Amino acid sequence: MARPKRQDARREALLQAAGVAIQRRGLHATRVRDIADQAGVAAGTVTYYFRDLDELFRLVFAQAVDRFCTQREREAAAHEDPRDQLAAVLRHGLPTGPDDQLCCLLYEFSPHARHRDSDAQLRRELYERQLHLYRDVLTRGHASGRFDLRRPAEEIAANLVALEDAYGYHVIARTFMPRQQAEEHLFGYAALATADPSLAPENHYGPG
Amino acid sequence: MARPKRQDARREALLQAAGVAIQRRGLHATRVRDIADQAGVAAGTVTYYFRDLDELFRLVFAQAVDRFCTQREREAAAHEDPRDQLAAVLRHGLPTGPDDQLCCLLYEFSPHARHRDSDAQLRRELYERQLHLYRDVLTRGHASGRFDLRRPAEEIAANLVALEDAYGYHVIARTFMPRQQAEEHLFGYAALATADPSLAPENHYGPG
Amino acid sequence: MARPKRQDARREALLQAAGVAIQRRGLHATRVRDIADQAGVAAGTVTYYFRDLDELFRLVFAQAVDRFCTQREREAAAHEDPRDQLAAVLRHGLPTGPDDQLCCLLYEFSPHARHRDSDAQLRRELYERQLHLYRDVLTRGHASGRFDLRRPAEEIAANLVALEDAYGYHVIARTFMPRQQAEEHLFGYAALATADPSLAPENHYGPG
Amino acid sequence: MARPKRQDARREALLQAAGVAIQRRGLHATRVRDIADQAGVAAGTVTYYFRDLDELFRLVFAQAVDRFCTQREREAAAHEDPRDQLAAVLRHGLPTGPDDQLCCLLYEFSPHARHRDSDAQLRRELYERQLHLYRDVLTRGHASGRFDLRRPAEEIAANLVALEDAYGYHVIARTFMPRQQAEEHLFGYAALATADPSLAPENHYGPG
DNA sequence: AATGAATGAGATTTCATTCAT
DNA sequence: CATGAATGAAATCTCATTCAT
Repeated sequence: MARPKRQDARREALLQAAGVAIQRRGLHATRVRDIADQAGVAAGTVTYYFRDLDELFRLVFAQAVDRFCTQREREAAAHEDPRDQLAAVLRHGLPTGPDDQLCCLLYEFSPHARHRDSDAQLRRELYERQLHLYRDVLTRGHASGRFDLRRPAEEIAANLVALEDAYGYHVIARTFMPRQQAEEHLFGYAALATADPSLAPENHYGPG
Repeated sequence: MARPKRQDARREALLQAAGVAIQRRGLHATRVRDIADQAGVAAGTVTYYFRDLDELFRLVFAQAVDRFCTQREREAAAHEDPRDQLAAVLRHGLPTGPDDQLCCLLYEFSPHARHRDSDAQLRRELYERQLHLYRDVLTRGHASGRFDLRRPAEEIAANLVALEDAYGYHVIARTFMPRQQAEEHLFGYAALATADPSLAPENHYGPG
Repeated sequence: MARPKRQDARREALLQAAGVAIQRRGLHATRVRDIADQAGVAAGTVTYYFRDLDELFRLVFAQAVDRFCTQREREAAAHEDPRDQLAAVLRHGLPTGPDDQLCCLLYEFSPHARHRDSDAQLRRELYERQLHLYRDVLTRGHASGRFDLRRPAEEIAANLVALEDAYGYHVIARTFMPRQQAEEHLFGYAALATADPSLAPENHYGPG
Repeated sequence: MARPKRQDARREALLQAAGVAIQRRGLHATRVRDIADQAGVAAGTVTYYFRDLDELFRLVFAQAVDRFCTQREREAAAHEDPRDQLAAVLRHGLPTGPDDQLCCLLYEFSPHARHRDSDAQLRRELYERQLHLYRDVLTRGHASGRFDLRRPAEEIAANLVALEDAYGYHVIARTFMPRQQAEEHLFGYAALATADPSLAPENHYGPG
């Protein structure tokens, strides 16, 4: 163990504090000072542990990505029935509300992915792990006869991730869509694509 | 006319220059200097016209939102057949590629909407105008018998906007999804939701 | 004239101020703040003109080298008789006293020449221009029959420069040798090497 | 013995390490960290032993001065014949080359002698011990009839020290004079001043 | 005795903004 | 109207030093 436990704990605490600071102020407005205040240490301590602020941010992002994906993968694994799996994954993909820390973090980093390679890679990892999750559930559901996929599994998975991303943003951004409604829309698409009416009540719809 | 024309022209040019600068460097990294350089004027000139930099950014965002929505509304109006309308709107909602200036701008401002009221309002306007566009097309298509909506028009419209947003980001962010594929996914959903197979070839899909 | 006169004047003033500050505090202890104070401007102004402090220091050194050499070359040119020339050059090569600004500057930069290439080049230029000055005077004095060189002109010139350098340091460093004595030693060597007793009284010397 | 031996040994090691660090990076750029790294200890250990960094530097200088002078005095004492003594002292006064650690150290401290009293005193001690060395050799050589001093012993001694100082710098500073040439110039002067042609071949010299 | 985590003073650097021209 | 020299507030970064272990 090259680095003593105490130092690791402090690093962890700083990353945690940085996460909170970013969620509160926005990534672009978070200063060393904010992180230090949040962690209850001196500003110098932050630069002592992270010579480079960008590196710290990258780690915060990496951790958020991993935590988010792991969480969902675990959630999926907790169910046997593909339909239950799908429902669980759908529900846990959306932020709980405007204060969902993990999700807020992920959105803060999005525009950076256009400008920084390391962020682009992480963003891609986030995307592919989510895609993989959905594709697996759909494929297994189809194989077991539970789902009758009306479009390619790949497309449905991609669409579910996309809807999740977009609605997630709506839930988080103030003045937008409530989580409940976002969830209904997601399940609406899932029902349509898997031809499983138990995911959403099917009717014949007129205008509006 | 309180403000002479020449001054207005200069303001317009600065907004234009700011847009380019933001697209290139990212919103958070754009300095007065960058805008001035891009516009070919002195730094002092920028603050001379825009005492408040935040105001300038807000205007850039507002203009981008309006330009984007107007463009699409015009596009929709250019067609008679609801299906052509829908196809046209879908196609023009996605960025042409990673260099689509207008779309890049819109994404740069997204995380700010969580932190600044004026941005939140603009973001909401952007959302609602797009939503309205789709809902209209769908409703009229349904009324004319062209579409057989399998879910509420409101939901389908919201899902189309959401898919567009998410895929738009993928097209723009480097290392992500090519526009072509994003478009196919979008049409796939549209075909499913409107029960109009002409939008995408319908088959029975197995795993993968 | 790409750069307006006023800006050039300010740059010149800052270089001048930097010279004073360096002489007072020593090169290694001179901060941006000291230069700004000396010039009567804000600290930001110094970095506005000289983004890189090292660059400023290099210019100060370069200017000092050039000024010092030009001064001496002009002095030499003011005389006809080689002996008068030699005497003039010798006298102007030594600092007037511990406050001789130009000389203090040159000594401050000496140790840096071991560590920075640009300083090494300037130091070398300083050396070669002085060497050339002496060699010329000696050669012409010999040719005219005024001097009877007892050692190669090259060696005598090098030795005169070396003595000058070392004694110059003594004159400048506190608690060292008075200028008067340093001058006598220099002339003593010159008399010996040129066999011109008029440069220093020649006797037969016993111990002490 | 108030201070135990082990502690003394550690102090000694740190001074040694500091010397190396200063030679490598230059006095003004040497940080506590560099010394600690060089000595293979923690940074805290350096300040534990030397509460005051300036004090440490002073001791490094003092030690260098003493070591340099003692070395030369021992060298002089190793010979009987005044001419051999003079030759030995001359040879050992010049740095062996650009990496001569002791000499580099002495030069690093030179400009500080203008700004710090303690350094000025050490520099003066260095000067006077060298001066004394030469004066003794010259006086005894003259008394024994070996030398026929053509200038006062005091002046010759001072000039030899001065030449040594200046040429020493040239040898050390990159891009300057090779040691061999410096030595020839020094012997040239010694031969002239002591009228001892065995120190350097005497001829009649024309221009160049 | 020795460490090295943590600090905070002090320096530089960046940059929006002011203002005389 | 437009400039750009000059500013100074605000941020980061460096590093000697402290102190609990």
